[in-house]
Amino acid sequence: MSFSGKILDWYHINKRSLPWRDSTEPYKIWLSEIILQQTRVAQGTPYYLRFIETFPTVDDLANANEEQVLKLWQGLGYYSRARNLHAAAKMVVDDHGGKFPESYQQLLTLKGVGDYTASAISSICFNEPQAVVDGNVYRVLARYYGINTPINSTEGIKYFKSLAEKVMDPDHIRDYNQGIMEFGAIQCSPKKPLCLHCPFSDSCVALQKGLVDQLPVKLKKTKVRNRYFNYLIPIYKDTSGNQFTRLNQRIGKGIWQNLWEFPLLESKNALEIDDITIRYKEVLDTLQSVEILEYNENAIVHKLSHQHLHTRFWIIYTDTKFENQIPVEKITEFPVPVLIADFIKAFKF
DNA sequence: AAGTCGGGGAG
DNA sequence: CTCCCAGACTT
Repeated sequence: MSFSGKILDWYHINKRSLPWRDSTEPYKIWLSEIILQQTRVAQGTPYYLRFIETFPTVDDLANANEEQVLKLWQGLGYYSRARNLHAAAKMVVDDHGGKFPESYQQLLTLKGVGDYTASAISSICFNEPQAVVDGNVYRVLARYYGINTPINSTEGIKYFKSLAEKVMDPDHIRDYNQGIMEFGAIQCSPKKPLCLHCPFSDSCVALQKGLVDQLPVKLKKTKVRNRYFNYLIPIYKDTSGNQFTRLNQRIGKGIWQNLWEFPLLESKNALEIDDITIRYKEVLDTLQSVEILEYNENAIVHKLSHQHLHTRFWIIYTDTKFENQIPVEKITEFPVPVLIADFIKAFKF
């Protein structure tokens, strides 16, 4: 049997039941694909369900404000996906009359939709014969055909895309595409793949040559940068006992764009309380400090793909009002990074 | 072509 | 600890 035939047979027996699986609505497929970019099904599924419940149609999503979208996205990471999701929803409503474009080429014009996602939507929703190439497909093809070209090299990207197109089943593209990805996720997994009872065990090059654990080949990752974050949490209590603090929105480039955080004093090296006492005015210039408390003695190391954030939180009590103060009970309404959300949860204002 | 962008779970 | 996840975008 052909490669694609075995994939299809395997898929029909082993496919998981997923919330978006039985749908061909472009909105649902698109939403699921954006959420699942670089994200495991288990992590993304609850977000998908909340998005569908909150925004049942692309029109609802387009009419939301970015703040709502980011809040719902909070904790998923890669927040440009959420901003692009919102922008693309507006494009569908404003430029396409609320109806998703129905071709690979047209789908590519949507923000946040690249080669993989356009292939996935066009094939799953419209049966357009476009081969998907995601992390699963790279792994399955590299192993089965014994290819050691690095999957993240320019040559590898081109090679695997053309190979995927060569071996796909254009007449059953909807199930074939989902099948090869499902196969990679369940059977041909990155570690400890289930080669013992695999439908390809008699023809898999990697298995026959003992190269399963060496494929696919990937160029080395970039190194990590260390940064030192000091979050200053101003707290003012008025005569009625109401507490106020402050959040700033991150702007410009870099991590956590458009998310909110406490006033941040970043430094070249770790700071101590004496440094904070002097330098807090760099980010809270008008604040009259009464008392500064060290929240965590040992820095919390928040790890991102390219950065390690050595973070300390400093509580700054004041007896006067300050600029942009917000009631502490409102802070949960703002979209914040997990690092900040964890602090808020633990601190209990 | 290389860098950037999150967070979490598996091993 | 390392690796990688239904990748896209910028420089």
